[in-house]
Amino acid sequence: MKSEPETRIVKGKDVSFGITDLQAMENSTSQWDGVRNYKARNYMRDEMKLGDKVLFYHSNCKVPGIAGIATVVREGYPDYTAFDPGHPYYDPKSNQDTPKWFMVDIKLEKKLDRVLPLSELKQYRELREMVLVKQGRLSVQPVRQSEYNFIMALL
DNA sequence: GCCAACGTTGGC
DNA sequence: GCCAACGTTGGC
Repeated sequence: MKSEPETRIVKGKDVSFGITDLQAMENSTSQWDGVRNYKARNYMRDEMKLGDKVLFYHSNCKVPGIAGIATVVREGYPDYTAFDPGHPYYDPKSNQDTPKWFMVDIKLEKKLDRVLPLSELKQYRELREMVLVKQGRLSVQPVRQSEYNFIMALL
């Protein structure tokens, strides 16, 4: 899951969020609101299950890379920020009866001692097929078990 | 339903 | 700030 720790201005409001922000939340837990992409939504709504591990990624910043490990602590439910006209993530096409956007809650498990940079991840043959490396542009994306294991072994 | 125009993402 | 890759919109 990608977060943007440095720069994220939506409708004039700073909605940036990084691993230290997650750490500062009660129980190191946060809802993952604001995702407005169908593929990313489908993963959160349909695929992500309680206890699933999450690679917490820092994007669009000085050193893009994996910053920590988190866990899914609540499965997909409607992203209510889309219902609020005053909210930066407001979407008039979504409402209580037929919610268009979904989110999960995640809890920080471990903040890495150093960010594992994308530039390094790109160098490993074992990660050649990783969505992050191949496609990049998708804010919530699946990680293969083998890729996850490989990355864990790097830490 | 096609596809051109436009908007966004995100590494560099 | 640039720009390539990807996503969305809307006229036809």
